[in-house]
Amino acid sequence: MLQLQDLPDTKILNKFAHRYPDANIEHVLHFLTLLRVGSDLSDVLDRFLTGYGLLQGRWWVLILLMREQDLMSTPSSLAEKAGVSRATMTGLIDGLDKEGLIMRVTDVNDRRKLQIKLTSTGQAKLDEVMPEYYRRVSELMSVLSSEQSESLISSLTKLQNNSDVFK
Amino acid sequence: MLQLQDLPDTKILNKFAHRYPDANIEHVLHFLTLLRVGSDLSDVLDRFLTGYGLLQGRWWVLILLMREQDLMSTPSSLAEKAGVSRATMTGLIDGLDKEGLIMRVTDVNDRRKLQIKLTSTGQAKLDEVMPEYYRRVSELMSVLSSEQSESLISSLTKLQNNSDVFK
DNA sequence: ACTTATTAGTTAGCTAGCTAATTAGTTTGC
DNA sequence: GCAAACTAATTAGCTAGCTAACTAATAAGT
Repeated sequence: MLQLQDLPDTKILNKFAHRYPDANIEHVLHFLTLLRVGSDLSDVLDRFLTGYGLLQGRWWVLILLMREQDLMSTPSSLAEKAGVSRATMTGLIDGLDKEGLIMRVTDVNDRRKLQIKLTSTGQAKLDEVMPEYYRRVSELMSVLSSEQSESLISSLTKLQNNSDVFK
Repeated sequence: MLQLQDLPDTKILNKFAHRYPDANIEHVLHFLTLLRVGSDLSDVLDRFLTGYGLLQGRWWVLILLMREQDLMSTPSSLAEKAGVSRATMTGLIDGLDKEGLIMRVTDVNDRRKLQIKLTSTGQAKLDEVMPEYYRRVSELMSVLSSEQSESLISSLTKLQNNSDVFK
């Protein structure tokens, strides 16, 4: 996602407000701030994961596999849980496969299916990343009091539930 | 950005908490919620823009150009303001050029430089999109009271300022 | 003035997302 | 029991981001 570095100043907002009189400047600034903080945090997470040779997409796949009792799942199921298309999941699995973090196992009962299994290398990678990830998330979030956090989540949820105004 | 559809449930969190005892479950859930709402809203905006043949990257470029007095700027300056690499900006400009929404004009004083100019077609495209965009942003944000908005922005700013814990 | 450093833009090759089309295997319905 | 419908995964080709390397032009230093 693109992050607009240069949020508009008053002069610019006035130019736009003149041409587009229905604009609610406050609302727009708040909206842009939310998009930007989300994208900044996502970038920061990506940079953190890059230090371990991972990126968000591949990392989520490893986590989803670790959630499973037998450390296995199918590409379709992973795609659905991760919220990406099956085509994208094929690509993520390709990358993880090349690095030996997962393996493809063909399903004996239904030969259309694959089982994707977390390898011990993959588990070791998670064991390396996760403690540090949790430590940093805690440190990040601890600038908010629990009241502030609750209020933040409540506002975010309201916005998310209202997001179909854009459809 | 990938959006994890399947936020972890208690059973899963316990499995992870057992293996990684330092995890602060609350903090992680809040962090993931923030990432996900940001990415959802970004997607919703993309889908809206797709209806006009645009996407966020290209749309921001048009807006940045419209901000300029003479509707012109250089690729480097646009890249910096948009927060993308110059290579990415080259790609965005290629796309906009093909559709006639901007034009490349070589600088007579410094022949390394280009000026990118919003065409009248580009301005017309913005005039088509912006009023509806502003209307929908207002509608989206109006679910929050002004106190809630202020609190949201304040919390987001705190998190953003604290995001270097990840570096 | 001429070498060196800097700046501007592009290109190449990578990741990661998408849709649409394809291939292969399984189910269903008559 | 075979054709049609469906499901699973992949492939192809697109957008949009990145870094690194390259070309060309200008600026700076001696």
